[in-house]
Amino acid sequence: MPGSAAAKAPGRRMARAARVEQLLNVAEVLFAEYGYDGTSIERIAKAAGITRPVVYDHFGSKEGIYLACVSRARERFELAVAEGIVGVEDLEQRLFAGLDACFAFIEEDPDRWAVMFRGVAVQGHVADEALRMRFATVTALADLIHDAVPQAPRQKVEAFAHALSGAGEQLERWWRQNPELTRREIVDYFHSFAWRGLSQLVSD
Amino acid sequence: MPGSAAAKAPGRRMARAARVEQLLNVAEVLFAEYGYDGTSIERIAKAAGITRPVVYDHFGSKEGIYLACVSRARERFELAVAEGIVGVEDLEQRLFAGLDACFAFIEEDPDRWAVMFRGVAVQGHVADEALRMRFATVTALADLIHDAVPQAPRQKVEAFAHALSGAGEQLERWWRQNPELTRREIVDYFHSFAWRGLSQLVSD
Amino acid sequence: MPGSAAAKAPGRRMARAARVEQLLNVAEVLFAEYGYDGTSIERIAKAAGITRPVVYDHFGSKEGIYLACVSRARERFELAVAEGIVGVEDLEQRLFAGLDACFAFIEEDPDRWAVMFRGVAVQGHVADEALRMRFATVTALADLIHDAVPQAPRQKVEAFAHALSGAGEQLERWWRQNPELTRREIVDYFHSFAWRGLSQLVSD
Amino acid sequence: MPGSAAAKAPGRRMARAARVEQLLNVAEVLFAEYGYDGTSIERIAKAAGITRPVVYDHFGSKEGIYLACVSRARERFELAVAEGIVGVEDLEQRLFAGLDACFAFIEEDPDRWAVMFRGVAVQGHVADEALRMRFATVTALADLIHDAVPQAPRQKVEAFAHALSGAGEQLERWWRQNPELTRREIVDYFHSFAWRGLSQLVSD
DNA sequence: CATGAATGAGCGTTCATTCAT
DNA sequence: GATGAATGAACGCTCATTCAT
Repeated sequence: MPGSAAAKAPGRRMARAARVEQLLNVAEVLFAEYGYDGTSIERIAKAAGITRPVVYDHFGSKEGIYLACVSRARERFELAVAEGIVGVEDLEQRLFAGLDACFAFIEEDPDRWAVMFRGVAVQGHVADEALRMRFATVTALADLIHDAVPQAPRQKVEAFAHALSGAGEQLERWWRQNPELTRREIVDYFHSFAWRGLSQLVSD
Repeated sequence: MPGSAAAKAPGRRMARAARVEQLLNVAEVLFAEYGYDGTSIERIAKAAGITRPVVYDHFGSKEGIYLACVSRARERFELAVAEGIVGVEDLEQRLFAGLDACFAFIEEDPDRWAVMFRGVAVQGHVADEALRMRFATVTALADLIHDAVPQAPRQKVEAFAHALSGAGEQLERWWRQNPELTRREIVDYFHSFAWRGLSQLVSD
Repeated sequence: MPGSAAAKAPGRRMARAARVEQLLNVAEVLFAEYGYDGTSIERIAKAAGITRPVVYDHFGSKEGIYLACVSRARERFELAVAEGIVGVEDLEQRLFAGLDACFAFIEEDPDRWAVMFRGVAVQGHVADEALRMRFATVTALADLIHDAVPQAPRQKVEAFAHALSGAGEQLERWWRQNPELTRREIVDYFHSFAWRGLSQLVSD
Repeated sequence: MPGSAAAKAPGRRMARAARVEQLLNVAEVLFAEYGYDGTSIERIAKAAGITRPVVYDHFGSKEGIYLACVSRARERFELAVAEGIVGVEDLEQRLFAGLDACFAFIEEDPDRWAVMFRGVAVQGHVADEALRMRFATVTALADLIHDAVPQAPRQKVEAFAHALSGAGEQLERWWRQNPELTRREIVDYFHSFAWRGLSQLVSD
């Protein structure tokens, strides 16, 4: 009787939506760990307990499943941050809550975070699309800032949003290299670094 | 009539040192454009107007030439920034000078900048080494900050250095996407964002 | 009109077991003729009318298909000799029957014989494994002798078994160089040479 | 001051004959250890402390130096055996002396012995030539036997010579796998196995 | 007598992708 | 909805060999 193993459990004949979700989960881990080029369709299929053509049937191509991973990861990330800051009115508190939500996301789902950035190393079409998605996230962040300080020049707000995003990406790498640090410490440092700069937008 | 293209020109029988330099120049461009996995030795060789074994004779392996590229790029970058801030005593001015030197480097040598970051996202040994180099640069930056504000806690200084580095990386991407911006504008935004945060280290 | 050659015939979409058998047949001939290093996977694939990845799909590596060839050849050889001596009780007759079975095997399947020895002379892991298999065959031969003369010292029996094996290997080469000799003649010479030495084990 | 290192001592500018001898010594070791295909000209050159073209200048090709190694090894081997049996008149003693000389040679110069057999695994021209040399040695052995028992049929004598040669080759392998055995033991086993068979030639 | 630079060819291996079943 | 079989294209790397110096 097939379909009794642990990780590859579901085995044969899953509902389409469930299969998609399972494949994304599996692929996310692999892409995060080995990067785009370092992950083969075969490996994804094997980890999911199925064969390669199934992946093609659901995502069309390697680019397809990769970008689907990134896209889903970004959606969930944006959602998590949005939820983290809801109801917090004070600006400084709001920044802190946002950063904390961000690093809570990293803590809970490091692969999901990694997959949002690991693909920038690739060439051509995939990289372009991944970058586009990243810029969309940054734009959403800029919108949030803009709502708080509507009088600040839009371009400056965008620049600040990008600076924030990049700082976060690199601080996560630093954290991974120094896992003894607590999330609170990282977020404190980050907030400490960023708040003063952002706060000046109020007086613009 | 052969030997009409730019990089290909030198053709046959170059002195060893010159060949090394030429190959690094050629590889730098390709690695920057297509990433580690997206660049084949064959392509590097063709772009240099020679055959594959020559590359292996000079760098031993693909890893070899890649890491040599990254290493050289980092050396030159660190040198450029060091030269940019020499003699500037005032802290705020010093930050501005450093950021300006950084984006002047980007402006002059975009590929050399890109090659410093494109490989961090690959898998395994190469990525580890590339990341190590990046962290070394950041540590050098932390040392600079530490010299200016010796009383600030070292870990906080390191966190800020990483935040700065990441912000710079992402602002460069933003600039590439918005080339109509002048270097001055970018540096102003960056300085504006970062100075307030950094300046607080003085009072720690 | 494709599919006219013998081995190439089956062409596309064979059942897995059949493909394995076909590839072993094809590879056996090539390894026998050109040795391990002199036989490329490409050549095996071409001779089988398929492409390289198929070979890898079935045997994993060049080592894999090579050792599979040697292993299969040894199995069939040991079986042939065992069948040749079954029921023959008299010792001298038994030796003759064994040698005859051996050279009948050579006569029918020269490549299968050759592949058992061609690789022993290569380097490293493959050679070690091939040598191990050869020693296993010789040990089986020593067991046969031991059964006949249980009182003879085991080490001497092993030495004699190795001597027999080596003599056979070289006599086959001599035969190949002098094909006008009949199998009967070769076996007579061999038996004549070996029987006296072996017979002394009885009086040990 | 160059040319002071140990193994690669001679360094630059050696007399032609000395260079040839040095290269053969170096190549012999490598061919014995790694086989024909496993030994590159580069490796030979490096081990000799010179560059590849020097090898070509002295031997013309890889085949050239390889066959020169085998040829020299066979010459020295035949000489050693001839010296070992000189003056020994009794047939059985003569066989023993010959076998002992053979295994003394193996003991003193295992690489020189190995290089005489390792090349049989290669393809085409080189293998043919190496086999031709081996057959020449065996023919010389047959001549020795023929001198002792002139009335025995020539073909039978040749068959016995080949059987002896093969047995020796395999017993050496067995010895290498069981180095705790003394040369005396091996030679005793070998003599014990072979003498009875050979002795019958007297009565032919 | 010897080196330094370079080439052309080939090999083992992997991978994204397709199609008949 | 899923598998089994197969392909075409590339890639990293090594090697025997040559020639100008």
